[in-house]
Amino acid sequence: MDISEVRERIVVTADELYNAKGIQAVGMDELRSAAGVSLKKLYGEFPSKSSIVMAVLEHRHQSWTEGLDATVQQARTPRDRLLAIFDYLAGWFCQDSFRGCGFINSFAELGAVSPEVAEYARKHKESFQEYVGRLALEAGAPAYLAPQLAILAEGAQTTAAIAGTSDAAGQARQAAEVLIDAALPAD
Amino acid sequence: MDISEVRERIVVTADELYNAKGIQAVGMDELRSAAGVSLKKLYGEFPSKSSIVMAVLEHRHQSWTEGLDATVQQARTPRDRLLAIFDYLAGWFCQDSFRGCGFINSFAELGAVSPEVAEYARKHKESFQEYVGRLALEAGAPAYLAPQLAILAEGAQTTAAIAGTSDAAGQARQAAEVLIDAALPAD
DNA sequence: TTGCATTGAGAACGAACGTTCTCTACTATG
DNA sequence: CATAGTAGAGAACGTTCGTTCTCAATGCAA
Repeated sequence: MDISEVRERIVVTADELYNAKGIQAVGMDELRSAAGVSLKKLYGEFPSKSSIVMAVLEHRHQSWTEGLDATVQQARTPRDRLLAIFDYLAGWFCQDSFRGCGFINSFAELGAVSPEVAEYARKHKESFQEYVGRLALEAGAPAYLAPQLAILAEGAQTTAAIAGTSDAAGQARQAAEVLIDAALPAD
Repeated sequence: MDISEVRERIVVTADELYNAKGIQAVGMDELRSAAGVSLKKLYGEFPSKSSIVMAVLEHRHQSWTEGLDATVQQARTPRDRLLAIFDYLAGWFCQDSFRGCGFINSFAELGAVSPEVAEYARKHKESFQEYVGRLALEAGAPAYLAPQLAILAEGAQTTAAIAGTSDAAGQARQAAEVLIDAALPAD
């Protein structure tokens, strides 16, 4: 078994557990047994729990960004690509494992106590805002539109997480449609 | 010193500490010394930490709701009352102590592990949605507007918290204006 | 086969936490 | 003044957690 396979299995398992129960609620022993590795191997791959947390955040960022972009690229027009953001959210919210945005959650849990985590969450959200900004630019929208759509997406995530339903995705999508049509030059 | 004074002081202190550092990062001893009470008194007033957490959530709900309504009631027209929600957020985000919505944070921290906390966060958000719904009804808006505005407000909170700026309040307010004007019968 | 390096299982350790207990000092009443 | 009850300070307890250590088992080279 490859070394990087072990790393990946640890990170993927930790991602699932941290998402399901919260980071602080999952001990190293639970992670160890869920990932099927020895404690020695765990600490051979990662020097500490917080380094696993950071690796999980990187993993989350990558898979979330890729999933979003995959959905967005299926849309044909710039306008539809902006709306596709909310289609991606809708699919995400319907998953049983959905428990809210992992970056919002980790920021809430550890942001006040771990500058690394807070900074990574900030960067993730910043990268999302830039992504929306690029899509909006391609749609010929004014600069103020992208932050508005990003805020809608953020709100949909927390609303869906706490309410336990996926309604917020559709509601945010409809709001986005109004905002986009108000911002785009009529054509 | 009145018994209820002690309770209140404990709750207020716990609210501040939990907000600043996260619930799990604040131990009973830190709370005890910050509130200036003995451990015996602490456990005389509350049977456990989780009961303090629930009392803090109730306190947060009440002060947040009252603060919001106070700002909203200063506005004269129904439309301005809807927009006043975002003025309240703007003022809140500028406070040094602002670290995001306490209900989102406590849900992220404990929601997966404590059904009480998850349920209380759900109820708080539900109550906010109903509040927005009443304001929207008074403005003569269609039913779909209120959830849209609520999602904007949620998104502004998490965006402001993670980004560390208060920009999101103004951005959300402008989006709200567009949504309101699109939804309200022209007059 | 013998000896050495590596690995896994889990015991052990130190710290932190929630909670309870002990002991001392003080207060109030007879 | 004497005494019973109360309250505060903090020691103590049991548990959990992150991390390290021990030791036996395994695989491999000579």
